Amino acid sequence: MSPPAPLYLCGPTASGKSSLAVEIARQADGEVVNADAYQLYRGLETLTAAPTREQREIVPHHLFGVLDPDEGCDAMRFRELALPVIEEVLSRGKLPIVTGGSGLYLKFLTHGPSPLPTGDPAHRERLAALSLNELVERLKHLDPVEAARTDLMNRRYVTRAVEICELSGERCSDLRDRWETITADVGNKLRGIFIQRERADLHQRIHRRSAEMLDGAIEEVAVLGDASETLGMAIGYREVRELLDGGIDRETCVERIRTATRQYAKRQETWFRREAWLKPLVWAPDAAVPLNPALRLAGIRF
RNA sequence: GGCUCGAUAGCUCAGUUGGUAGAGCAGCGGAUUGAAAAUCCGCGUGUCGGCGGUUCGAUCCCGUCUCGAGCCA
Repeated sequence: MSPPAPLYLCGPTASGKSSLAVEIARQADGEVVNADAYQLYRGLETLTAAPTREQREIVPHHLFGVLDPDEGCDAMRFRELALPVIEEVLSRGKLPIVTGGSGLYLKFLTHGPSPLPTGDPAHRERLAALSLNELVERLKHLDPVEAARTDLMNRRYVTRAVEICELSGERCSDLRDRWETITADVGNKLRGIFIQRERADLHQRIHRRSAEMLDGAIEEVAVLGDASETLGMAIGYREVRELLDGGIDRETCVERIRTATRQYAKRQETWFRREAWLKPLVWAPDAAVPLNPALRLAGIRF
């Protein structure tokens, strides 16, 4: 018997999340729910290293390939997609195994959204015309408290804070403080594990996987129509596009994908390390799927 | 075989009129609640090819050797 709450399974890209998720699901009467920003998209299974057809036949998989390439997405939309799916799986007495590496998306799911306005493209376009300095000055004027704790070198964050003030008519800092208070002890009720691999091991896996996926990824990108702004930022998509446009050769393409993937994996590790409620699961190089340690960490009897 | 140029961080290179050196990329660390596979911040990791010489002091000048590129034979 498993507690009636989802199990979160996180880890950097190429750490082996998908195969571990399948094994856990098989043992614990569970179903896999995607928490990966780019595996939500249809038609990019290879590029995004989505679970294989074989894996999906073993246990049910949800939220893979549910978005069209030209659809946009954000953390809130993901939350709204995932919540009913998780509820539905639980209602059938199954264990949802929420698997993915998108830290912000997962955080929206586990900690809920703060009451902030959704980004408005037209408004963002107006803000994009301003210099960073002008944005910073505007934020300092609208909300000095938020300005003092925002990374003022990060244009994205400054833009977002200004946007929140202007769209809501309230102070960004007030809205965010409210959420911080509400979610302070949410982590205590969650259970999740994150896969830890030695850096060199992870790099080797990324190296190998990048080469293996290239042909399939090229095919996927070639038949793809217009990509949404969200999808256009996917690692691999940009590089393969450039390859198809003749800007770079194959070797350069793979190398760039490898580099970008390594850097992404490092950012993921930083994110998950900070999430104190996640229990680390060490997966040694060349070791088999660590099913029993994972079940133990998850508190599942076996 | 002769001549010329080059050899400096993991890679590509800059530099020191002689006082043991710094950029980009890679790498490492961090931030991160509606763009997040995004965005941003911090950190130089080095027998300055080897061995001799000149000098108070050589990565820099001189000699020699090794390796690489080119030119002439």
